[in-house]
Amino acid sequence: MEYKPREIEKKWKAYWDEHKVYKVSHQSDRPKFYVLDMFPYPSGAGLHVGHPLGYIASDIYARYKRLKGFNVLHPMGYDAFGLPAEQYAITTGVHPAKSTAANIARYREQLDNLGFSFDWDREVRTCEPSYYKWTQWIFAELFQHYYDKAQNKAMPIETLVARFEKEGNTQVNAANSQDKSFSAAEWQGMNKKEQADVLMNYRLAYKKASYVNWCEALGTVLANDEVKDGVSERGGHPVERRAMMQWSLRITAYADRLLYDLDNIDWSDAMKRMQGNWIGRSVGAQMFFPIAGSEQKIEIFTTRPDTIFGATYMVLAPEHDLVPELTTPDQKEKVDTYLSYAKARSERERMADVKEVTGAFLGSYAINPFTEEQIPIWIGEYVLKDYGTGAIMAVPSDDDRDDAFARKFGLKIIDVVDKSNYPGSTRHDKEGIIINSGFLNGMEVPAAIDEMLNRIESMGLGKRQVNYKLRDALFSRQRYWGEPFPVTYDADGIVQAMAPADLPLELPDMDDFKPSTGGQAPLARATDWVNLPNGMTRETDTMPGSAGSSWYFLRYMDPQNDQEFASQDAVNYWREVDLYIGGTEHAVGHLMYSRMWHKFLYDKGLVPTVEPFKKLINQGMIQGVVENLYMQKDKVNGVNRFICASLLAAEEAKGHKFTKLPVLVDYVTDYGLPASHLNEAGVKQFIAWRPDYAEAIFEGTDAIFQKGVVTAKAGKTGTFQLITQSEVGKMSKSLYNVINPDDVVEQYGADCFRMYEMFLGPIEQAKPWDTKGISGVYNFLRKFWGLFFDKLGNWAVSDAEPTREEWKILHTAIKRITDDVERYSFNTCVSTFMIATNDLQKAGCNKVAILEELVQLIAPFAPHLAEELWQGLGKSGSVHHANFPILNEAYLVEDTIEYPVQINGKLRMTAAFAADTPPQVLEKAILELEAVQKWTEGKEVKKVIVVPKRMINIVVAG
RNA sequence: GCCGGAGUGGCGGAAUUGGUAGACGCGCUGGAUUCAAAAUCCAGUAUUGGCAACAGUGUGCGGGUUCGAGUCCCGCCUCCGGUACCA
Repeated sequence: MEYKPREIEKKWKAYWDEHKVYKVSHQSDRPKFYVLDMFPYPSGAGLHVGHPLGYIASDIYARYKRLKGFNVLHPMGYDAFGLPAEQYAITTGVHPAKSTAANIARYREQLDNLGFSFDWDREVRTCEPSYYKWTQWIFAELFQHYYDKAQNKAMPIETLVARFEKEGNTQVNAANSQDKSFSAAEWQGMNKKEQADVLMNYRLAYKKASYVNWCEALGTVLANDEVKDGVSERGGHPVERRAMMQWSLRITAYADRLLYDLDNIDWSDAMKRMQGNWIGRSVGAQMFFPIAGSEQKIEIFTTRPDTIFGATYMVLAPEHDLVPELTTPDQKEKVDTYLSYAKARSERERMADVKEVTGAFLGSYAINPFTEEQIPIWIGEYVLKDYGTGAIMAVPSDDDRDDAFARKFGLKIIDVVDKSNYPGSTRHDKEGIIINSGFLNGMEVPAAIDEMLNRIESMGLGKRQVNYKLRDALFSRQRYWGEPFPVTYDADGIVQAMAPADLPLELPDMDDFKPSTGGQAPLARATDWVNLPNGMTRETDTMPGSAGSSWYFLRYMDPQNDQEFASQDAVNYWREVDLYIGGTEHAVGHLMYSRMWHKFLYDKGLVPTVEPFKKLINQGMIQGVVENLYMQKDKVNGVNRFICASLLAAEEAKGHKFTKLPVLVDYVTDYGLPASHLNEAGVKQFIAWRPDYAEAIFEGTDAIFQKGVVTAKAGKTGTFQLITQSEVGKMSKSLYNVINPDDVVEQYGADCFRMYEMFLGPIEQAKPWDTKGISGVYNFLRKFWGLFFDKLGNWAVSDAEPTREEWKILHTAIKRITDDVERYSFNTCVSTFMIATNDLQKAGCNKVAILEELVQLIAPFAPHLAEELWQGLGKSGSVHHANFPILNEAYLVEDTIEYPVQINGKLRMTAAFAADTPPQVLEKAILELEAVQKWTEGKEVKKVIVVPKRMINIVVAG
């Protein structure tokens, strides 16, 4: 019988669905294992061949673990709230819920086509009220908690209120944005609104005025990671800085735990570094500089208190609160000019010229507490409002930017670190000997830092302080398609979280999703929804995309529960994700937020583990070949002109300029090869696709095509072809090089597609897609299939006892597949299957004892094929409920070993010896071989190195 | 700039702790089968010299350690990813 993958796959997919083969429960005696994929955002473009790479790898691993006796949780769902659906709704009027559902249906179809072993009964969609009820619930819990630094955990806000009642806030060690201290009496003297405002500064989910990335075109605030190069990641619209009242999550409270707990999880070094850098912990001093002629002080943060004697001026961020007060009348005009300049500068412009320093003198002076000199106070945009205290002491001799600033504005520079003993040391390195610094003189930098910190603390100028680059996460979006905040406001603006029993707070149905101007979200238009009968109002912002994805891995454990986000039973059984597979793009966003939410739930005793993802694998991107046409920049006689890539050099020599225009790869002949080109038919398709170029000239080397006519060039035969310029790039809709997995599966089957994607290379590595190579894997599968049939195509499996050689082929494969799956090396697994199949075919093996185990072995990789052959072998039930073959090392023992023999480290021959020959005997025997004597003749044998079962090296003199 | 990662045939890649470099597959070349093609099968395929046996050279470049280096160490180059007025 011929191998017909599509028939087999259809049959078994139906069987799996009908018998719920992949259904899993936490009521089990077997050890658990949780394999998770980063769930997709269901975009309108559907999946391309790059997306399933991680899903295939995780599916193989999940199936493998299942066969190994584990109770495997392997779910899938959709990250279904998000901006694209909303923008689509704005342009087309289709409700986001509708387009999202349609996209999900399409994704599901594509996923089903690939034979994954997901337990679909556990599917989650973040946009479903039954799901976001619990997103809202966790948010409300965050709102009801503060972070107690003394106990290092989140605590209920009532605890804090009780302490305020008794002792005010002076003894409270909590993460906060509260800038004033108060006594118990003062607290009791506050009215409700004042108390609420104070508490807001302690809550883990809190509201504050913050400078945000406002995108006018999208009508919303964007998170830092949604802004790339100063423009919005989606759409590329300009983004400006603006102060707005926004919800935030106090992720900074968890900064240290997020940093140090990285040590105990199995993530790549690169990934840990990225998170570490993002958190950006630095230790230094927070201290005050007095202002001359004022009671006010300027608070700064520095990691280099040792250089304080070199602090000759100060710089404040332009947005700093003290700027108006410190501006003297004679400087006001200059300062105002600078402030309006800084405000108008978009983030993008600021980034574009980081080398250029700008600033203005305020006219006031601070006093350096150690030199007691008056130092001028400036403002400059290189000092950021949001980092540290928004003010710095400037030490031009030991900081590059301060140096550039001082030189530009003619400010004093005092050398304070002598680096002459440290050649190659830069200003960045904390090394050298302190000079010109009074009591610090002669000390090494690290010792001086420590000494200075002690002095600052004992003199009451400031204290040791840890600072983080990590900012609290902005959690408000002025969008429709997201989770509504489960809060209400009273007439005074006091916020209250909704009770769990009142959740979910569902999105109101609307048909206009456009943002209103001035930062008002679309929901503001749903007045009936916003204004409650009791006079309270709702929040019109919604949560960002990261909300639903910050805890979805927990919901899979118990997805239908409407009493809890997941039952304690389920959570304590499944605990954490054992293997998480997804792209690097979520390195600092999703993975950081998820870890924080998880730690919060841990603090509340609702999850048993500190970290959510034990092992993380980042799959590499599958790239596509982009095929470009060269189009001349200037039109020729009013029409566009395209040229063959082979003519480019000559044309450019003539002074013509060309741009590259990506072309749909379907039209390209020999796609992906160096000779890839458009032939006449291809050009016609191109014109049909791009009618703008109907009149254009297409100039090949030998012939020219225009308006359907091919004209041979003088002296040429007239074959027309236009060679395309090919480059490896992203696989993307906009580059017209997307390969749809459905097409590949239609032709070769899902099993083949799965194995080929794995065969392409290591899972973590980026690699280009090349459909041509798939034939090798397809041939292998047919060969594998062929082991079970005779030449006439009849089922032919024998009961005969396998030979020792056949057992050895099988068990070699078992060993290698097991080892390779365990270390996630799926590409080498595929080649092992090929080798085993080739060997068995050569041996003419059709013994049931061998083939049966081989089917079990390949089941995780080619699940449909394995089922069909399993059934053919007369087995009942699914092969995926069988066991993984058990290795018998006895079959791997070699009788004789072919030793590679080296002379002075160079391989010269091989020699066979019995495997149990002792090294001493080998040493003698090898020298007696004629072939060896050829090399040792007349020379002194200095030594013979024998590595048992590996190799022999003979060292001879001269 | 800083932090990660990677450079191996025409191509994707293999070599798990230093021990036969190039497994497996694609592509290419030749052959068998066929009226022919597809499909399949067989052989070859790093490079230089040689009919061959064999020998020389070879894992980005330059050094080093070692009986032995793709793998370890030192110094460079290139590419990819992350990040950046972070005080």
